[in-house]
Amino acid sequence: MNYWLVKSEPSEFGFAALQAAGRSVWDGVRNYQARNNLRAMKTGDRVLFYHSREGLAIVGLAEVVGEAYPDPTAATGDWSAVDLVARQPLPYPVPLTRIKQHPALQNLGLVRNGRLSVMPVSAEEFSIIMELAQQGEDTAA
DNA sequence: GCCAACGTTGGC
DNA sequence: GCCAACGTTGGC
Repeated sequence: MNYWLVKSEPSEFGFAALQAAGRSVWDGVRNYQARNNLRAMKTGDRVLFYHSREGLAIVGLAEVVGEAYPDPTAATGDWSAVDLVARQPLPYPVPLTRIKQHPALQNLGLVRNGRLSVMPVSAEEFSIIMELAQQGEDTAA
């Protein structure tokens, strides 16, 4: 199983919207690196759901359902979409500020390339984030 | 709302 | 094929 992180603006389509919508098409990605990450997703992969612009935190866990397929919203170009389903909100959101503080999370795309919208997460990074999500905010040294 | 960082585009 | 200009994203 692999782990990923996707970004979304809560005002556009937040984690609550994903929960409400059930199985949802993750489309509209127009960046090659992000697209290639979508294409590498497999059914059952875990997906951390990050709120950009507002919230600035990882707020939920989702799951990939089905392989990548051509993006229905792309009139031209070679773009891909996948389907996601919400699993559960994190017990506590993990804020970007905390991720930036954690020494073992400095290689996350979220830290290194703020503009990538779909990125891989290592198993170690994933478990650290899930641990942080048990603790709430401001317990970091 | 601003602006830095990044990716993409297009002129040469 | 290079690189400057432009548009977009997203943290602040």
